[in-house]
Amino acid sequence: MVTIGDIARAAGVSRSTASYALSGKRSISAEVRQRVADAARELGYTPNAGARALATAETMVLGLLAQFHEDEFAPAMLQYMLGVSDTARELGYDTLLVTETDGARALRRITSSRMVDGVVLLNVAQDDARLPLLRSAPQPGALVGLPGDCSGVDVFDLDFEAAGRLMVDHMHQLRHRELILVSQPEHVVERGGAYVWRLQNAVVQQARARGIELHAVFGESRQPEVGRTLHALLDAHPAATGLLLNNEAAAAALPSVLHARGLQTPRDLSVIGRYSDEFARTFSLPFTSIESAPDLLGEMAVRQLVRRIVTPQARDEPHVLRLLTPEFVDRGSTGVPCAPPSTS
Amino acid sequence: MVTIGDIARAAGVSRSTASYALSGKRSISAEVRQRVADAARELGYTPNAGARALATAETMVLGLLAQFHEDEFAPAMLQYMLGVSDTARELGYDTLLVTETDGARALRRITSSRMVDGVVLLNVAQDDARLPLLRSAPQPGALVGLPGDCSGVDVFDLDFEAAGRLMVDHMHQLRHRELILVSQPEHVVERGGAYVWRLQNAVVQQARARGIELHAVFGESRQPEVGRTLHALLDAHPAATGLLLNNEAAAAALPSVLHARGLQTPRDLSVIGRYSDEFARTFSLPFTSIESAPDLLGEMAVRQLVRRIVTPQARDEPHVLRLLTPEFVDRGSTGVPCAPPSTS
DNA sequence: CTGAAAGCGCTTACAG
DNA sequence: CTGAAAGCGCTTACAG
Repeated sequence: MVTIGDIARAAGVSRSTASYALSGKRSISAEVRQRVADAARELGYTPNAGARALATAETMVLGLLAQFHEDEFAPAMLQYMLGVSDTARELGYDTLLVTETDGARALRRITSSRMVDGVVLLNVAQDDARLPLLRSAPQPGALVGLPGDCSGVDVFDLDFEAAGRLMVDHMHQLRHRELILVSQPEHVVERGGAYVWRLQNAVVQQARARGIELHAVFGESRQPEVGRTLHALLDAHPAATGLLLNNEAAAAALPSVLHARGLQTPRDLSVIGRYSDEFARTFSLPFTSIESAPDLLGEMAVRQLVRRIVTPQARDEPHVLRLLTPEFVDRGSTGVPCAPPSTS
Repeated sequence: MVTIGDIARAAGVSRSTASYALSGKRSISAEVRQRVADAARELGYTPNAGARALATAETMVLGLLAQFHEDEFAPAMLQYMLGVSDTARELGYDTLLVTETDGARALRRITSSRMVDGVVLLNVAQDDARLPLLRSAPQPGALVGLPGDCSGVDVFDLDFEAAGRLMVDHMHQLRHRELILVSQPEHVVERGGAYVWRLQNAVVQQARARGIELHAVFGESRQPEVGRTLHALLDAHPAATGLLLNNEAAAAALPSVLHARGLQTPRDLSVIGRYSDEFARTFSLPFTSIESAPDLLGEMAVRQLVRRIVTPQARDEPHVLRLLTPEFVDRGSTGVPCAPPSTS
């Protein structure tokens, strides 16, 4: 391989001069700089990443810890990953993707061996086993997902409580009196997926405050089970006029469920989901929704992480907890409910 | 950070002895080995990855080049990525995920800087701009996807031609006389997605050989467009008794299309898809299909890649071209077609 | 404006 | 069975 020594020899200068000429970290005569640049180009020089990492203690790599659980809807995960990866690259970083089941073990491996300059954790649980390790790691960390204890890390997530309230208030303004909420599977909650009950609790409270009757259930993450659950719910609560979905699989299943029952939104049923616009387009979901903004959350996490990495004073700044204000995407699936048949 | 020097000092041996004791690369007295192991454990020692990479010229990292095009169905991609990442980890490697648009540029960056020991290319095109670079890179490369020129790389893909023949022959044995084939979007073909026309050509030829009337079209990769296309096809060819799908988005859309038309498989229509079982479960697709085996293909690519990396003689072995024999997954959506209405 | 040298933290021939 | 030393390819104070 061609090293900086080869460049230096070809340009007739010392290795340090070659290095400085390439990095621009000290003033070099225009002529020498040109000779070095020419040599580097002709010989096709690229610095050895390992050597540079050893000398600078910077790898220019970020760790991305993703977790794939059986009871989650995998397609939704990809968008977070791309948000992280694309932003990292934009800022000059590469991304080390870690998908192993034992996230804590993986985190220790990549941080203690100094493979990465910082770490983004996806799919963070209420009491996440990776967090204590991350706090004691020498690299900074950013989370997408709100844990119970945010100390020592920067945290980014959708404000699921505001999202829940927004769903209920929107339905309330339209004069809905009875709603159904389908959350993620209960297993997700048990594993510590706090966003499930954060939204659910907010919906429950806000419904109570608004005098709305609410039927809240956990739905499956797979077809056809979640479709059956939707059918069962609509059977069980014929007077419900609105459906709230905090469950991607349920949202993906809903169009065929509605079709099977001959229902149209918003005429027969008002629907609000919670998923990304990208997700909506891929599955052609015609429902008004609250944007989950996976790409934006990934981007925010990376930008903050890189800030901590590159600016020394940022290392000691207080940690950030940023809950994204939910954005309403109106796709026309909500409206004033028809008067119930018994009244007409 | 704690270095091997710290371990050596704590154990009262030289750095080389500490290194050998840890690696086991030469015989060390049981007592010294124990002292070194204890010191490493107590001090929480992990070798610095950059330093090790510099000394050994091995990073224990594989590059994974994924490409996400607008006109492809992203959820299908994730499974290839996980197949690669999980197998890499099993073999002791981490995975550098590269998602940038300019794959050739990215490939040059990670190979010439020696960030990776080998590279897996996903979503390989007929005339892939990344291939010339990969061939001249110092690291070996493995592809998932068949390019026009396989020289210098190991190639793994589903045998799409055999898959096409299998689809037709299966329908032929059931006495179908008129079939519809929905492929991926034409843009994918134009971009060099060879698997699209490899399957399509095979279907066309085999249909001709079997005396079957065939209607072959390119379908969209998004809802609801692809659903409309399916409706239009079924309208246009009422005598067609079988539907072949080489298009994930079409497969995901089909259940609601069938439902809307009051059709049941296999009574009214026989269907064969081409997608993974994981995909089928996520979207609850009840169709007989040819398994696309993304996890297996990712795994095979990584195993071969690692073989080339670790065994010196393997570097010079002839390159592998492995086309996976398509596996038929019977979900009961094919049968003998009913006699056409006009005959009854 | 430039060069000689030290150092990053490992591994591994070379010597004993 | 063990140690002293060289070397991997960079960067960056230190000197001039």
